[in-house]
Amino acid sequence: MPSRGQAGTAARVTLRDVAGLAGVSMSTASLVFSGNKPVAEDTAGRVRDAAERLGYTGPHPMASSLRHGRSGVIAAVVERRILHAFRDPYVVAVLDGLSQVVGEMGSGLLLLPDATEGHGDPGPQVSRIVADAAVFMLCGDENNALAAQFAARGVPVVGTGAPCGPGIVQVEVPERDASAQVARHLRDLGHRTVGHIMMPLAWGNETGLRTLDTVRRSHFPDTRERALGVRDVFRRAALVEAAEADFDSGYAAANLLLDRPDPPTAIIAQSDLLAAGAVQAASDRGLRVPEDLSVTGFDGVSLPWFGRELTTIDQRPLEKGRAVGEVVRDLLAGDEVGDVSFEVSLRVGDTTGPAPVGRR
Amino acid sequence: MPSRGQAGTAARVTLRDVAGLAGVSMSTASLVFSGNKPVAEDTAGRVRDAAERLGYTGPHPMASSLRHGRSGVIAAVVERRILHAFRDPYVVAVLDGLSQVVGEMGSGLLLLPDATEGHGDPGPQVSRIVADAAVFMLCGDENNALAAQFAARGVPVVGTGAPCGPGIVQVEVPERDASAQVARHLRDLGHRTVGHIMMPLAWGNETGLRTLDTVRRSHFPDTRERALGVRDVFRRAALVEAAEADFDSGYAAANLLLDRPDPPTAIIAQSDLLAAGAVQAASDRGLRVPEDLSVTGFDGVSLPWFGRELTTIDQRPLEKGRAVGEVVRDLLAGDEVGDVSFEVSLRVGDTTGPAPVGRR
DNA sequence: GCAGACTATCGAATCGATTCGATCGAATCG
DNA sequence: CGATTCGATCGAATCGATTCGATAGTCTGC
Repeated sequence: MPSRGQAGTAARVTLRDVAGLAGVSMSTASLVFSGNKPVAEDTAGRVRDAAERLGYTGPHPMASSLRHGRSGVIAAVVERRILHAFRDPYVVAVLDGLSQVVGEMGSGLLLLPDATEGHGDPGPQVSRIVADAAVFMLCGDENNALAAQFAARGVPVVGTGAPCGPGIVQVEVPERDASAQVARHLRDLGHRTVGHIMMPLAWGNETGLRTLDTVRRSHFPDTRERALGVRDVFRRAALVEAAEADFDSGYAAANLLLDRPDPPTAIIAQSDLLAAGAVQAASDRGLRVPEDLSVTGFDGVSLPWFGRELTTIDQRPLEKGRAVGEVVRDLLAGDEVGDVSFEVSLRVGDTTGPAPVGRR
Repeated sequence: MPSRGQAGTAARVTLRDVAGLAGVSMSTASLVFSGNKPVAEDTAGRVRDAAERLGYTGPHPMASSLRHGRSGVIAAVVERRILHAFRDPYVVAVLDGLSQVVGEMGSGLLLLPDATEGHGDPGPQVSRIVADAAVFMLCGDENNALAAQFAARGVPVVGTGAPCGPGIVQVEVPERDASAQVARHLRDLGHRTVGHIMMPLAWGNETGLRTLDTVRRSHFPDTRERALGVRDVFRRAALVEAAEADFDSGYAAANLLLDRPDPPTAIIAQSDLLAAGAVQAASDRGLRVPEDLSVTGFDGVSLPWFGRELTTIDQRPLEKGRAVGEVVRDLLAGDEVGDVSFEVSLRVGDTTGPAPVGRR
């Protein structure tokens, strides 16, 4: 290990210095570090010695990146404050899977909270962001200015349903089908009056009751499709939009539904966290789950503090993240990549049961 | 917005092309985009027109970075899999605060899961990672190969207690004092037999009982200092190391403590998540909190699903993250920056109460 | 002993943008 | 009117490394 006495901005040691001290050309020195072509062992030794003596720690990443045209940075755009987005274990699991593949590629994941939440001018600094590819992994708006900027720069963009646009490769889940599948499960259990807790239809909305028309006009494709999936089965489900896909919003939304004159016997929530909040709301009202109220989620994440086994759609978020990563990898390898469809499945837990007698 | 018909690897449009079409030199064209010196309005217009016509989206970030010596990337090293680390709301909150400041700097946050968990060879690809600074925000090992690499490269490194080393600037919390403060709170409530759930003493350990000697030998300064803080007040607290700082480990650790022949009347957990797990364990055994068992945490995070107000040390994680970010900002501005000490305080909630009568 | 096949190494061009100092024309001043 | 200043623009060097094609030098085989 090279001794480093002083910190600060000592003049940077470059390949030129190393080559000079070793008495070889820069090209040769470069080959020693990249290993792209064989170098005679004693020459290589001299170069390495020189490097060590000078405290050269290897090629300067930026210079290297410029030459290679690859920075080793994959941008992951988070269309919310990290504090909110990462509260959801689904997001964290997807990110984990993605980071695995990105790590295997020898790249890093650049977290890019999109302060504008997808609208407005992302600001000039965005175009200064170094990235080989950009990934959108939240269920956000179908239009996103940041995505458009990346695409215009020729940076490959991958999404999971949103944003969409020409040149954006998707890893897609059959949202509508999956959602309908949950609904059918409840219908088969005899439920006829259901409430539906949707994810945000737009950023910044309050938690509250909605009409189907509002849903149809939403620019959040995932939310919209899942809502339509429920509607395919239950024509008249009461709709509540959650302000955030989190526990508190699920709690509040469930209370709105249960306060209705004709309270539901089942609540379909479009995220596990929302569902957990709904279960809590029921429990606080003295309703037993699933005897008095069935609750379903969507995602299939593990919530260790939630003592139940949620009936949910298992999205295998970790694998989904990996799938996204693999698309990125293939795109950067120059392969022709089309949209990928990602399989999900219903997992029945202990939060759903037959509709209460007399209410079916 | 420039029309982009075809995707793919069309030859990149560079400043040279734009300058050529506009009939100016590259230097002038560059000035138009950087705004570093005034350019005559009609010249600037011609350049912007040319850029639009060619679909030039602004200076190439990598080239720009090379020239400026700044990449706009701040590396945040996570010494665990993201899936585990981000399960802890404390980590997420710190990250959120950090990302705010980093965002204000116009930079991005590069997530770097350290697969080696701080030991072993981080691999050659690490030295290819572009970053202006590196941040360690978890309570990890005091020695970290990755941190050493960054430091050797002259990249400023900032930590929160760990890793430490020459040239690593710290944002430090008085861990030992804070921990002792919690312990004194319990002693003042009459508790004499306490159990102590510690965070990991090393990566990969099982949850289990430990001796003080083992603790003293740990290379995780935060865990160690907090443990010593408890010991300053309770000489004979039973010690359990949690495998992870998460709910399940807290649950398991609490059970180990409560299974002892002389079960504690209070449990000190070194993270809120661990504490929440401990409360659950108590509750599953029919113990009331705080009447039968007091439980304390550390961090001061919000756990919406946890219906209690935990007695804890409020670390203001968001502000802590911001503080770390500000150190990074100042370092990159060239300021002389020393270690920062970060204030925390005891927050008494409803999970602690007087020791049960007859057991004090 | 020499053509031919290889190796190891080198020089120069390149990746794309930024910036310092120089130049040139026009405007200002006495 | 000549000297001076100012503003706009340009040329060339630079950031640091990589790579292609060329050049010595080495070894084989006949």
